[in-house]
Amino acid sequence: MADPLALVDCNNFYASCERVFQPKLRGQPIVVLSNNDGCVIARSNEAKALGVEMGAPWHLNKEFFAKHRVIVRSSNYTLYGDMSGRVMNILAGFTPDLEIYSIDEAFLSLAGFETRLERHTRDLRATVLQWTGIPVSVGVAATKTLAKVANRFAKKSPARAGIFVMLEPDDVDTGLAGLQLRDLWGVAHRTEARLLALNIRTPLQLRDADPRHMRQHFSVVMERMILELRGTPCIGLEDTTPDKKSIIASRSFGRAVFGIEEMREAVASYAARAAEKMRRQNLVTNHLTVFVETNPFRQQDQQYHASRSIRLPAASADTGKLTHAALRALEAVYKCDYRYKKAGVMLLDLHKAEKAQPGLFDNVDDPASWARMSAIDALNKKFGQAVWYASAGTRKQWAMKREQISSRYTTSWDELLNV
DNA sequence: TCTGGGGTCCTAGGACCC
DNA sequence: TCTGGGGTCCTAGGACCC
Repeated sequence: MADPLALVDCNNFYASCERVFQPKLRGQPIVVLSNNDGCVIARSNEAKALGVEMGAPWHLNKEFFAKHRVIVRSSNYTLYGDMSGRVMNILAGFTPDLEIYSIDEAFLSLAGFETRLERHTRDLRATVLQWTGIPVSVGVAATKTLAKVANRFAKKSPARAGIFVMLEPDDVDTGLAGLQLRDLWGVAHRTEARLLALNIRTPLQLRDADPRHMRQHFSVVMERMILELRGTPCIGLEDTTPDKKSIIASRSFGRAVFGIEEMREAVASYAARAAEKMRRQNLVTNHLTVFVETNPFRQQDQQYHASRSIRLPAASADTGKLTHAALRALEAVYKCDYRYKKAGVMLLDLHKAEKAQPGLFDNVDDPASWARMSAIDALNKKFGQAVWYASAGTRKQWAMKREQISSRYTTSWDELLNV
């Protein structure tokens, strides 16, 4: 029997946070809006009862909200981050193994608490509520996927008072029988449609499908999901937070943006924000991508989305260097005549600063090296990856590649680089 | 010059999650 | 005119290496 695992989830987290600081909002319908007050990203139970959908655009619902006296809040992520930290600290006191899964969810190993699961989770729930004012739901099961199911039932059925220990086979069956496919963790509408096409219509049918066979149809992810539904843990508890593999700074513009100057300002500030985040985590990057997008909701507009990657000659976390690179990437990707709605900077290939390998060029500020990077990009397009290997390799490899490429193509290297 | 297996690394895109 | 931001994992196919 697998160790019991709890998923603790804060109810309507952002809305609950707002309530903590304004108790008079209790019992009122509340929604919290995204950046730019664009759409709904959190709803209190009362707002859900009114039929307010997740992601509902504010501008289409203003009148409805006014009519039903829905209280509307702009989001305050600093506040939510702080409240999240408090909740997680309390949870850490109830288990030796805690995985913080998101701002409002955590998985807890309850190994060793088997004989008093009900009492332990009741204490946990009461303590979080008393010390922070945030109500949570607790689902206990043998695997993460089943804990998600249990949590959902804890939340939806008032009789359970926010807690569902779903370890008995009959309870698992009952739990799964009450769900639709898309209620499962990892099934959204595309996967649901493909499952239906295979005549798999319910979570129970999915659980009883052959995992190997389903892997052929989907991928290893589906195989794992089925095993997890059967109570075999395939997704482990991550008790240490792994380093980020990518960092994104992006924003939708409140209105369409046309000019390159405005875009340059935006992209420069995203690059600076991303670099700051990265330094805070003691990471450096080798690889930066800039993307721009038009507004997909405006069907009448010509659509355009494009991205441009730049491989840095040396790993860096320097705002100036990253901004420089981002602006160069923007120039490559920016076209006039579009109504831009969103842009962003992504940093990839992150690794610990102390492990950063010196790159091919020692002095990144040397204008010649930037010019050469441009040339490398052009070569990449022309000759494919050989040049990437050259640009990422050591001086010696670089020299070798240079020879190879030069001999393969009649143009001289200096001519190609044009510097 | 041809043949070829096994492995790695890249990009692009899809799908999902909170 | 107004529809979020930040992530992860997987696959397929191309190109390259030994």
